[in-house]
Amino acid sequence: MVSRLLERLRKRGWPMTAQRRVIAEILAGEHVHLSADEIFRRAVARLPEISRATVYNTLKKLTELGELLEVSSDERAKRYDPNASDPHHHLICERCGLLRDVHPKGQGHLSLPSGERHGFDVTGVEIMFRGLCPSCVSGRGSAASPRPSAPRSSARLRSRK
Amino acid sequence: MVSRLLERLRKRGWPMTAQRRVIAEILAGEHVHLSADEIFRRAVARLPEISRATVYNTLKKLTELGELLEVSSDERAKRYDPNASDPHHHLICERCGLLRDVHPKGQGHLSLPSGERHGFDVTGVEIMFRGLCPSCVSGRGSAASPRPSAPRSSARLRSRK
DNA sequence: TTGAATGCAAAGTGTTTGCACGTGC
DNA sequence: GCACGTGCAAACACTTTGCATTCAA
Repeated sequence: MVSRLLERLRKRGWPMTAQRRVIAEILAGEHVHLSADEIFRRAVARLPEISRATVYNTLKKLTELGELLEVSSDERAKRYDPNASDPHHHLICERCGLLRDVHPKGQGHLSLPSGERHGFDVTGVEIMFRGLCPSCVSGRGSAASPRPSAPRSSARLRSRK
Repeated sequence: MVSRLLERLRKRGWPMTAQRRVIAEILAGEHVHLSADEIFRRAVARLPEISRATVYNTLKKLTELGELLEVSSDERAKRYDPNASDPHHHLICERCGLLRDVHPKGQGHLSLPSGERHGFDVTGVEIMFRGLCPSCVSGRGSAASPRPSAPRSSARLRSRK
């Protein structure tokens, strides 16, 4: 399975370099939500001369081009979602930080009643479901978690009183 | 209008100090979404000896106590929402960063279909509506914006293709 | 050839920590 | 009195920037 991202970029005529190709390949696939630093570390493994600045520059440009989505996880670092062409939402594990894409059917048109818009021009909506992933529910701790230790304790908001 | 937060803390028997009182007073009210640093700056104006560490410590403890909600805005810094006892969602201006609470009626029970839960135990949901605030829509720029300059360009996700 | 991309290192933000001192209960 | 809160400064984690060099088109 080769990166669709890479193909799209090529089609757009985006100037390609070895560094950009490596980054695009790392970002291939679904449920990929890496931080800039994780992307940097993987990129170095394939292309030792690559620098952090290039990774950050590239991620910023890809985000501006609309090829990547920035997801603010519970950690300090943003994560990057290559699945930008397909509208979806996220499900995060509050213990180990595992992030998954979700496509809730039926509420694709979730919108804010005009009486609640406070005069805003509303153009989008992001939904983050919170909970515990299967590994963390079963107490087995972070079995396959992206980060070894991550005892989160962030804001929680229930949908009913 | 005096801080409900302060009263709640007193009732809980939370050890009160001059620093904590100042912070609680700064966090009084609705649609208050300040960053730690903004809270620090306001606190210094009232109590010059207060330190950043105390502000961060206090905010962390209030969050753990469930009195504050951390909201990850588009800026790097988290914002703190004192309206934790009342479930609600947020509306953010992508240009100036203005953040408002919203209480969408009718979707209070928004939940993830079990087929989409990927084995997670889902305990909460956060919704962030994105758009432009009245000032930014009308081109008048950041008329009463919390931050003088803030040309955001973050992830956008439309609810329909 | 040439404007854009890169590497490097330094500077910025935002947040946390270690430790000595001070204070509410 | 003593556990806990505080101030200070240094450490940290993440990201951005300035500038000389290199490279894709």
